[in-house]
Amino acid sequence: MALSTQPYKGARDFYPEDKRLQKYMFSRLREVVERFGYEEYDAPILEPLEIYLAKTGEEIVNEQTYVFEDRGGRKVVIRPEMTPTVSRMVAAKRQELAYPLRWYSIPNLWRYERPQRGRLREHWQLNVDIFGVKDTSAELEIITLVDALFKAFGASRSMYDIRLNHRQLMNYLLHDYLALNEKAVHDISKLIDRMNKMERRDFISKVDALLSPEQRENGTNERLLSILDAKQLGDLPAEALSQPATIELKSVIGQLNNAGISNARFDPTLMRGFDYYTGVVFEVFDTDPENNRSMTGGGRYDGLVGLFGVEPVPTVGFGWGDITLANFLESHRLLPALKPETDVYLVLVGDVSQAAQKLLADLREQAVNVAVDLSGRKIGDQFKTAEKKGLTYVLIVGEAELSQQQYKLKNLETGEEETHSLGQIVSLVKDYRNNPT
RNA sequence: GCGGGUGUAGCUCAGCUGGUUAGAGCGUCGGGUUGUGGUUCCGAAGGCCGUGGGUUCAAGUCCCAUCACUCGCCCCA
Repeated sequence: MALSTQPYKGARDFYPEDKRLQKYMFSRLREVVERFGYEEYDAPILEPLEIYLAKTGEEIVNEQTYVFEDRGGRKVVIRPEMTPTVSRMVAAKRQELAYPLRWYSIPNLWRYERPQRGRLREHWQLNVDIFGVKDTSAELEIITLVDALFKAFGASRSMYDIRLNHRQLMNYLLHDYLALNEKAVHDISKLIDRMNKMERRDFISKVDALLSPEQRENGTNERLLSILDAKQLGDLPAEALSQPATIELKSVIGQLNNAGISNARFDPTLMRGFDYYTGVVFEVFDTDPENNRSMTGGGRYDGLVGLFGVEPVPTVGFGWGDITLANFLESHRLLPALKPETDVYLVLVGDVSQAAQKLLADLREQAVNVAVDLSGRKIGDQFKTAEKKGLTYVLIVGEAELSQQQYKLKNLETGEEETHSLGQIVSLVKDYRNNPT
C-alpha cells in the first residue's frame, strides 16, 4: 500500500508558487499595518484549554477545535483564533505596556470542521488590535486601516462594502424598544444573522414563532422588520436616535464618510459575534455577486483582557483570513504576476563548473540571487529548465566568457541577448527585480 | 452531525441504452548531430476505470457497501 501524497484533510501544502502568493499578501499586509504604527507579536500555536472555555461555549471548544492531552496530562488546544492569546499576553503585562498599544500578528490557526469553499481546517489570519482606547477614535483608526489594506491591494471602493452596527444599539432596540425577553433577543439575533440567506416569508414566520401571542398581536414583528429595513440610522425609530450607541455609530460612520470612505454604512442586520462584542461591530463584504461574502470584520470587545483577573482594557480589533483575501484578489483580478526570487539562472557550457565558482561568489557578494544548473546537460535543456522555473534571466558561461570576463545575459521573455561585464549584469538584473515589466 | 455531487493516464476530461486489445488534449520523456528556451515536426512511455462484493455469457458502464475528494446545511470564536 503506497503512502498517500495528499496533505492532511482541510490543510494545504504550500508549493513555491503558493508560498509566493502568500508572501506577497503577507508583505502587503505588514507594510500597511506597520505604516499605522502596529508592531508584530507572536505566540505558541498551543494554548491551555481553559482560556477558550472561559470565553466561548464548551460545545465550540469540544467540537470545533483540536484538543488533546499532553504527556503531562495537560489539556491542550491548537489555537483556533488569536484573540484569547493576545488578551492573555496583554493581561500578563497589563501594568507595564505603553498604551495605546497597537499590535498585529499573522498566526496559523486550526479548527476542526468540515472543509468547504473559503473555509478550511487550517488558515492564516491577520489579527490587528488596538488596546487602551475607550472612545471611537479606535474604531475609526481600525476601519480606516482596513480600507487602506484594500487600497494597498489595488481594490477600488466599488469592490467592497463596509457595514457597521453597534452591539448596544441592537440590545436597546430588541430588549428595550421591542420589549423582547432575554431568550427572544438571543434567538432573534441568531435569526437576523441568517436573514439574508432565507426568504423573507420564512424569516417572518420564524420570528413569529419566537414571539408571545400578545407580541404577535401588537405588531412587534412589523416594528422589527422596519428596523431591519433601515438603510441609515435616521430611519430608526425616533427613540433610538438619542441612544449613546446610536450617537457613537453615527459619529464613526460620519467620520469615515468624510474621510472619503463612502462605502461605509449602517447595516442593522449585521450581528457578528453576538457573544463578546461590546460596541461597534463591522464587516467588509465583497460586492461581487459571485463571492458575496464577509471577508474581514471585527469590532470592540472591552471585556476579554479582564477575564485574566486584571483591570479590563478596552480593545478594538479585526481579523482577516488568507483564504478569503486570496479569493477576493483572484475574483477581482488583483493578483500581480509573481516571479521566483531567483534573479539569474546560470547555464554552464562545457566542464566549467569549477572555473565558474568565482563568478558565482561575486554575484552573490553583490546580492544577486543566482541558481546554477548543475546537470551538465545540453544548453537547450538548461534553458528549458530556466523557462520552466519561470525565470527571466539566463547567464551563459563557458570558457570563452570566463577568460574574457564578459558574459552573455539573455532575457527569456524578450529573447534579447547581450554581452556584459559583471558590474553591468548586476545592475541590469537588480533593475529588473525592483521594477519587473 | 445532516444532505447533494464526483472518483477513468501526472493534470483536465470523453467513453451513448453493459459487448473484442480503454481514448483525447495538455504535460512528461526521446529525437530533428556537436554553445540557446518558448512556436513547429516525428516518436515513446504512462491506467487493477478509488476499493470490496453482487447481477450477467459479458461490467469503466447496472446494484450494494466502503473510502476519498468536493459543494451546501449546522456552526462560525
